[in-house]
Amino acid sequence: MATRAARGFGQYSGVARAVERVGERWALLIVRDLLGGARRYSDLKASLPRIPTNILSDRLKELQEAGVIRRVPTVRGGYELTELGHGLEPVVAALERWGWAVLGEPGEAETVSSDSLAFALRAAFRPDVAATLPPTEYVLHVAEVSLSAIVVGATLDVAPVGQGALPQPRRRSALEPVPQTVLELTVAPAALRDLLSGTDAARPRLDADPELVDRFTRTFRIEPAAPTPGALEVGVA
Amino acid sequence: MATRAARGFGQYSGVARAVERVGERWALLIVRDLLGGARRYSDLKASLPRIPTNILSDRLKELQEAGVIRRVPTVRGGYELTELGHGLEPVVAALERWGWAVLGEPGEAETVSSDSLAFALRAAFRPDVAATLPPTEYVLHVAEVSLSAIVVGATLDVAPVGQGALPQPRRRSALEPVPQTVLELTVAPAALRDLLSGTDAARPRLDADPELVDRFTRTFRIEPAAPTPGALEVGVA
DNA sequence: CGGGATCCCAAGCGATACTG
DNA sequence: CAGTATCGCTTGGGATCCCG
Repeated sequence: MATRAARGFGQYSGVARAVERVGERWALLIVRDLLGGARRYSDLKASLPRIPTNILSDRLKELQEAGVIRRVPTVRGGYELTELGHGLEPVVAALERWGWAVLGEPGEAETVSSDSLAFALRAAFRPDVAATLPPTEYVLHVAEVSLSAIVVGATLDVAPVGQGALPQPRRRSALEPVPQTVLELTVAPAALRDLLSGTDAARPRLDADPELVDRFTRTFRIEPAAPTPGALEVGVA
Repeated sequence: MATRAARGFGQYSGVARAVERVGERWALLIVRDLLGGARRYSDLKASLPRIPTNILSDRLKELQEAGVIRRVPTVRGGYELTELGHGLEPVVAALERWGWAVLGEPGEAETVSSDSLAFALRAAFRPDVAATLPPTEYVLHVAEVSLSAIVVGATLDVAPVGQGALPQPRRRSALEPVPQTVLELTVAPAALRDLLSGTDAARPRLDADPELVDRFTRTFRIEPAAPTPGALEVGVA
């Protein structure tokens, strides 16, 4: 369509092109969910309860045209990321980390999805710290979703507690001895935010082994809008 | 406005919240330009030639409400990032890097702005490699913009060749001896893309010292959609 | 003259109904 | 289950106008 050109930003720039491709409303949330593995149309619709079905349909088409996702040939209504789509992981992870700093309290009618929670854990995971700790399974219950995060060495393996939807490559932890140490936590969404940001506020109220809770907060952390030490800080002038 | 709630995604999630705050059309391009330092309304309008003036005005208001930018008190029409806004740098940098992989050829009517080029260089800068090379100034002419990038050790200092608009903290290189080695390059936008992505295609046609060109391509590089080795790769299942 | 505000139209979004 | 069709509403685009 000619609209594409008209909707562009008129700039030959990386950011502009990226936003043209994946900046439409809902698009990056779809990508985030697909970063957890292949999903069916109905899975996405369930994970994103407020997305209108025509918009989901439009976005899936556009993301296919952009080469970000493809259909899973063997599954009706199945979609998965292409390699290019997987390249968006740093983008989505950066958004996730910044977003936690401005999360605030949950609005009424705001829900927590299994995919969003799983992605948050993966974005918060600190492999270097985890490598120094014993193997542990964390079972989280947040609002109406539950998932299990198994940490062995520097690796993290997250899966919903119910069970997965599409046949995925079997979780790695099924191939190995599962750690005996299990921390089961039931927390409100905002309390999880405090836990992950290192705020001590939520911790004392948790009815769980304090040492394991400490292990959790050291393994998973999202700094509140870190000023990002790195190449880009240099020479801003 | 009550629209804000209605326009939300209904999810208590970092990505969702981030996109609600800075996902509106043009918003991240404004942030990108402000990552180069404070800018006036007219600077932004000139950097983003296709933005309607009302949209620029709306976005600036929204970004202020979101705590991402603030006005510069001493300068009429001046805006700058807050600390929270600076926290978006990893987001914009990740978009920039992914965007280069899908840049393609410049569309007709697509332009290159000084701010976008400067940001691309900063996103492509590899401080660890630069630290091993002698101090060098690179003067780039791409389409109708020109800028100077001074690399000394692991630090990069980019400035437009004309001159800056708002009084900025003086560029660091003004305080130090400027490197005598200067590489001046005049390249088409798409050729710069090839240079930065490490493709050898553009190099032989450059009329410049091959060793300095090599130094440039080692100092500045954007891998074409790297599969990002890191925490998030682990345990996708 | 730079920094915005107003207007109108077109395009995109959201809700619901409907079909293979 | 996996979408398509339709319709009203909201937002963005472009030009113009206003104000200090």
